[in-house]
Amino acid sequence: MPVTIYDVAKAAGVGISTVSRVLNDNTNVRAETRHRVLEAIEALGYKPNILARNLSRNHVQTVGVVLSYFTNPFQVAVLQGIERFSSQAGLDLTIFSMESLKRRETLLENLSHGRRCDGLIVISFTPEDRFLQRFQRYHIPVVIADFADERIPSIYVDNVAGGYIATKHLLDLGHTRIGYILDHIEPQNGSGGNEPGADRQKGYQRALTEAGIAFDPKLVSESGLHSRERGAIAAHRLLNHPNPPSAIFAASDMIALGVMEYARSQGLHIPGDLAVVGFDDIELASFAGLTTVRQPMQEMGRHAAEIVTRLMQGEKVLRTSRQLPIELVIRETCGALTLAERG
Amino acid sequence: MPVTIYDVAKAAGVGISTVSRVLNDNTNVRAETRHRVLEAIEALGYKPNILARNLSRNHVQTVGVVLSYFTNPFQVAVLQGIERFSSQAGLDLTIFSMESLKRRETLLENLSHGRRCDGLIVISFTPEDRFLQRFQRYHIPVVIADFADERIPSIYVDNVAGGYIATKHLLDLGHTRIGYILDHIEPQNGSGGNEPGADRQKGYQRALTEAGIAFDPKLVSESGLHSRERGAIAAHRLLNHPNPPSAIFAASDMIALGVMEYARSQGLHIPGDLAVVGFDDIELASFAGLTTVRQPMQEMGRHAAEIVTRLMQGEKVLRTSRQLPIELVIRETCGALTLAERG
DNA sequence: CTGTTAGCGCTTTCAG
DNA sequence: CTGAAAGCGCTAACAG
Repeated sequence: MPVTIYDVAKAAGVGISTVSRVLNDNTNVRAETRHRVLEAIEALGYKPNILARNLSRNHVQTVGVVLSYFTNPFQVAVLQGIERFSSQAGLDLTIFSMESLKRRETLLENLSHGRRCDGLIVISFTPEDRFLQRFQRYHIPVVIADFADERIPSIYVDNVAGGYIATKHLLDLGHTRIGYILDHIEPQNGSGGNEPGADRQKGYQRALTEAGIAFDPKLVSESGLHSRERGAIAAHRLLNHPNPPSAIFAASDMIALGVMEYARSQGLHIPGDLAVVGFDDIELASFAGLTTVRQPMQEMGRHAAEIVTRLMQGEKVLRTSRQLPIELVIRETCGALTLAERG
Repeated sequence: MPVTIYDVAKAAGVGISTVSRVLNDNTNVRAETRHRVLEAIEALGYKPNILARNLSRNHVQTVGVVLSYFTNPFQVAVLQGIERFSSQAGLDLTIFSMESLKRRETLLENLSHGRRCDGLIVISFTPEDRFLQRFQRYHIPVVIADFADERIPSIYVDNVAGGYIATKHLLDLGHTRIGYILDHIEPQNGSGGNEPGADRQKGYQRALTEAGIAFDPKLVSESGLHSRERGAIAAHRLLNHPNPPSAIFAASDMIALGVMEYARSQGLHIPGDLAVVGFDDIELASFAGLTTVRQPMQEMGRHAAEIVTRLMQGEKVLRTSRQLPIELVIRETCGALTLAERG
């Protein structure tokens, strides 16, 4: 029923390979002939069958994205950046979300086998070695966003610096007891210690040390997830400490928002009783007046998409990894005045 | 290089169709034979080539989702619901975002031709007739989420009722001048008047009428988009009215958030000087303490995904459309007291 | 129950 | 510059 390349060839009085040529290379075909073919295509309303083309070319014109948590606004923002780029590049975008670690296993397992996408972008974690090897074997380039991994192309920010400027800001305001909440300290796989949360903690500790303040492990808490709920729970732990912090630096805005909610529920005034700084600068942050360390999330996605795309096309990319700039965005949650000024 | 069905057949000493059978139907093959085939598959590490299978079966095992605005948290929530269902169903999910109307045209155009997905879910708008026809011709089922369209399967809520209860709530609190902000009145295509925003307005007007309050067109404003920024602009218009409203009902939480921001920037206290109610109950709503009309967003996505999936499998679904329940969620933005009680 | 054979629709040598 | 023909790897009649 549907019109095929044969129909076009017949209508144009040429062979199918000629039709194929005008459809693709567009080289080595006489102008007059091409014209006839084009007309036939138009007349018949011919559209090439993508499935056949895919089989023949052994690709799918698709980039896959694996999100660790779909519910995380940060990841959605990165996804948006990816979407914008890939749609412009004429690539389809398929998304894989893996809430659990088990699911991650099976997902990566499947992905690395049946060519469901020509390239993959992984957000906020790094795949185990065996998967990486498999992707390589199948020539499926993988790039990571929001995670620095020397083994493969990654787009990331300097998280140590981020943790540093956030903490420094609090320090400059006069705070000396500063809490830190991160998602998790232990890497979720054996890949090494480049977890953003852990790096931000390094920056946090460095700033503390520089200020001559001893690092107090009791002041850092794990939330487990980048969620308001978990952030609130972690805040609860920190704030019920006998000598509670006067400021909290959270590894993500979502956690920070949870901190704010918890603090307020306890009658604490922000920034009067507690200063808060987050990380990411998701959309809610500005609504909440949250001081935070901005990451260029969309840019991160865009870059990642650009890199995989070029890699997919077999291009030899020179600088595959990239570090993007961050910036402290000062809003209300730290107060306009220093602690001393606030009295 | 990669191992094919032929290799397996040879290794197992059977024909390729037998291998194909154990891979698929799994019927009509002797246990002993199947066992041999399975062993060969295992031994060779054989994985069926999806592209070949797709071409042969003429499908792609993929459901597509077209979002009108990726930046809209409501749509992302629906998308999450879809993702959860389709991943469980073993279907890939590809997303298409169309920020502009032009892009919508070309997107739908392409989608309806080359089989890039076996089924489509459209969020928050309805495709023009000519596209619908084309999808039908190509046997690609389409279902709509967040939009009631009698022509095709749709998952939606009773927006008139939603507008009604929101307004009624405000009325019960003693407000008599209630503003309404919606995205846009005019449908963006010629499909008819089922735009959620317009329906919510009907409910709004009905509640007003019931309360014996004359509808004042000056009290409704269009924001154009479901964004905080646009919501703030619309609020500006309403609030600078000579006889400004004491309450505003917004067609979405994002708009409502913008209203809150604008009001506060003008020194207005919420709910003291202005009551606000939104629509959707996105995650930010609870953080902001926003009273709103909750829509089951994830459920909406789940249902839509379930329907397309069944339709894709050729199942004759009886009740393809569905209306989901809504619910007024009362939080702080309207105040715990009535207007009179607040004095 | 199982093997043979003919496609699915396009790309791509390889001759001409 | 152009056509014939050989796949790409799998599914699905159709004979046995």
